[in-house]
Amino acid sequence: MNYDFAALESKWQDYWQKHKTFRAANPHDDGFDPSQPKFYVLDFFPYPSDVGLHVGHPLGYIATDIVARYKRMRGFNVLHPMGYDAFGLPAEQYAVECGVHPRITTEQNCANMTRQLERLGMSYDWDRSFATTDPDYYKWTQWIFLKLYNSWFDPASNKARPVHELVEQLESHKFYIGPEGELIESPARSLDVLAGAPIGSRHWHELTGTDQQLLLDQHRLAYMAEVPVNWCPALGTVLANEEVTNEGRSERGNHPVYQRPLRQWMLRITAYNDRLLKDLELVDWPEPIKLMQRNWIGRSQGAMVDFSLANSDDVIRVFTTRPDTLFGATYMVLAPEHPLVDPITTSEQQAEVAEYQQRSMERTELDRMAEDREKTGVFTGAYALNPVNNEKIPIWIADYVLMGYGTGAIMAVPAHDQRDHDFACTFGLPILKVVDADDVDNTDPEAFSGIGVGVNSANDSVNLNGLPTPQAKTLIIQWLTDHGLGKQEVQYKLRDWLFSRQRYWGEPFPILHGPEGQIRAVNESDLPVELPEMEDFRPSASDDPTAPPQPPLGRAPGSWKHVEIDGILYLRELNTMPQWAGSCWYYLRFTDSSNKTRFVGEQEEQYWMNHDTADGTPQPPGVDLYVGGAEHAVLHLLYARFWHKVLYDLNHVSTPEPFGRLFNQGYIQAYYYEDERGIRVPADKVQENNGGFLYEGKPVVRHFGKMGKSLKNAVTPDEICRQYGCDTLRLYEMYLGPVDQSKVWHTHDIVGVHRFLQRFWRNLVDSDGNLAVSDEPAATPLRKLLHQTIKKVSDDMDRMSFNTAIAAMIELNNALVSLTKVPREVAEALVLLLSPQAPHICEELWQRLGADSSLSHQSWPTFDPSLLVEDSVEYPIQVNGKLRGRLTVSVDADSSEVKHQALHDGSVQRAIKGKTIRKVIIIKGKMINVVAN
RNA sequence: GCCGGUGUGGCGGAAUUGGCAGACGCGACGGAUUCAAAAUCCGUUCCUGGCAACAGGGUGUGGGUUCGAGUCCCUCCACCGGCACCA
Repeated sequence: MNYDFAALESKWQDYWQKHKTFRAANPHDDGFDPSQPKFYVLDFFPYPSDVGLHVGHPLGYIATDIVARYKRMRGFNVLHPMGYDAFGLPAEQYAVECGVHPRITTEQNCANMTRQLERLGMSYDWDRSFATTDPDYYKWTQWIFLKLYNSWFDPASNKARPVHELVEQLESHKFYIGPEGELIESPARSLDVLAGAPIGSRHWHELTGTDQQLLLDQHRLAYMAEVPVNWCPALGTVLANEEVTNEGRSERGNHPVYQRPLRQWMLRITAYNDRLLKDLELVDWPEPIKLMQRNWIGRSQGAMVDFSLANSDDVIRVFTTRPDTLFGATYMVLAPEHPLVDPITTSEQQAEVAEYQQRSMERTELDRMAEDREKTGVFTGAYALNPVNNEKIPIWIADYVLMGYGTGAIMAVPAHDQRDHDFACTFGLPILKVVDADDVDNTDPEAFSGIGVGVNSANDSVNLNGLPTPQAKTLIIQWLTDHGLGKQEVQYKLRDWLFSRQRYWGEPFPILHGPEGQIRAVNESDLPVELPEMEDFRPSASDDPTAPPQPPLGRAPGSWKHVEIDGILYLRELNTMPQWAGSCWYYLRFTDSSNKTRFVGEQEEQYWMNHDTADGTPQPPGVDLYVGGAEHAVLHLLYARFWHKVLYDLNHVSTPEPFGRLFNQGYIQAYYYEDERGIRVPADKVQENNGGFLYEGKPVVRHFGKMGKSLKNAVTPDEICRQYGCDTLRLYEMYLGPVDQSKVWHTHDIVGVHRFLQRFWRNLVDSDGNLAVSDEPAATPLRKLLHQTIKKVSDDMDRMSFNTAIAAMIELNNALVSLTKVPREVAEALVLLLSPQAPHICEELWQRLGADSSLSHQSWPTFDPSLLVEDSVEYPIQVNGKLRGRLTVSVDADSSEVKHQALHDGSVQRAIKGKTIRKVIIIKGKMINVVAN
């Protein structure tokens, strides 16, 4: 009887569904076993696209499914859920083009993806599934937004607290309010040496009602601000940097794009800078990902320095990490958007400056940061005074200085910063060396940015000459502080999170705007704010660059847009939230996805997110294994950590971090082909011909890239499942290579693992369909091989090295081919070992071996260590590092005996002939190396 | 440009801690079975020279550390991911 994968795969998928084999019981549920440890294994939240899955998508899902099945057999309560991140642009764009409501498209796509995942035999607890677009879910996304809106970050306790607590503190005069709305804890602290004493500080009760509201808004974690965006009036929308071409036009339609400020919702993620940085120590993540997050947060220590202007009372504040080079600052540069540019520009320079500002508005930020670009800039006509020597230095504007980082102004030290150096060379500005390095050629025409010893750096009261850079920094900062010219400061690269989108298909903000600009949060009891039914989702296009943006929700019915409360007519917020919002907390909802009264039940959240550290070993908090691509290394993972910390501060979750262990899967890539016109042709129709490639008889060129629709090289899991079965597909994807590496898909190679399953089946089932298994014990060599394999596979499963586990099982299976009947002890163990990876065939064989229930909760096989011990060992013998011979000796032979025998080996003798033996290195159990010359 | 990663036979990969480079699979080649084919089974397969024993070379490039380097350090090259409104 043949291995009929189609029949038995659907049989077991039905069985699992009917018996709810993979249901995960919550603490208060029937069938919950408190004696077992928990394991929460989760995939990155997928977006269900309209073309469905290709074989690249399930790579990570198969890996987590194998882990889930393995952990169940290891006696864990396993939570392994799946759901959909279903808001987003494609469905909305499809609606604009084809008039189908995004909800309909989205539901179809979700259903299709569920079907595809079920066909792959995934052991999800489907009862917990949901989509971010479900009002039951986004109700709580909105609720979390309200928590952000109604919180402030208390620097004293370094955590978020409800805004009403700030009001209480202000009412009890705990804080003074500085001139810029800053909170000042005690009067003594207000003697800020930097800006001069801020005498303008006031108490809460001295503010008007409106000013009180403004003050609170200024400290909320969700706030509104004007931020520059890529505005494309012709498309009526804001564009991502990637949607803007180098020429500053829209990728779609080639329309002009303008940088313009837009008032939008922001989230104050920067309040969490140092906690996001520090708590990376709590989690078990790949070191490169942690490094990328650290670099993204970008903590740098340096100094704020104030430069006064030659002809006005204003000061330009700069941040520098190299205050020790202050004597070498020969000019200053402001970002073109800097607020001081207009007031200081002299009348002669006005036209040129305005023209430059206009031009830089048309550049993308990425383009501006590119270091190899030709430096451009314009002199403002104004001068500043270098605080260390009162020299008049010119002030320029240039687009390589960004408003969004630091203070939007720099002191330029062309001798020691490459970009400043390039700029100074381009415009003939003076270059003054102030740091000397012993090991660097002094004639080097480039900037020296390393550390060294100060030179040319002294005035009447401070002298950095001869001082190594670190000491020079400390000394100059002290001097600046003493003279009220600057102070030590820590700066971060991380910016606040722009949270508004001018889109329809996203979560509406639970926010109302009053006629006087007042902001009012929707009551929690009125959530969710559901998306209104609409027919036209198009943004309003315009030829006028200054026309105000009109988000799609501007077309919503008046009954939705307007809300009257207490006689005041409010307008709903018309922007929606970004797709990130829904994926920021879904892992929490999975622990209790049907909860109607809370975003998640306390007990459920604590059970699945916290580790029982009863055995004393500290475990990272949160999800036990989180698997997805490295492309989310920074943004998603940082945003989710931020939300989680806010919820933690407000006592809604019990762990400081959401994801304990992170694992990055690689991508599946595939060949794609282009004809002579550069048009991509369907990869599955291309034929190989003498090292060349033909499509419809014409030669095509082979390229290589990430699998997908656009390259016409996608292979769907459906067609592979039909042809070989999903056990084969699962096995092949894992056998391709390490899960965390990218690899190339070759449909052709699938036969290898398919043959393995065929052979496995034939080893246990004869051609008449009878079990070919004997109850005789296995011969010793086979039993040894079995126990070696159990050890190898167990170790490999623990470190997610599935490809090598499969290789080991293939070897064991190959050893069974010559037997007429396979010993039961071998058959049963191999079925269990393979079952996480190829569950259907193993369930079927397990049943045929006599079981009356699923093997999903069977115990994982164990090995007998005594069977792994060998009594002899084969040593390779090297002479000067080259392999020359082999020696087999008993395991407990002593070194002098091994050495004696090794030196008398024939080929070793030949290799050392005429040489003197200098040393013989014997690594017990490993190898022998004879050093001779 | 900046940040992060990867590079091993014809191909995917293995080598877990610095210790026999190429496990396992694909492909290719030879054989068995078959009227024939598919399927299956057995064998060979890093490169060069040699009938062979064997010798020499070999983990992107160039250098270094070491008795010993795919593995550690430095240099360069190529490719992949991210750069905040794709998510």
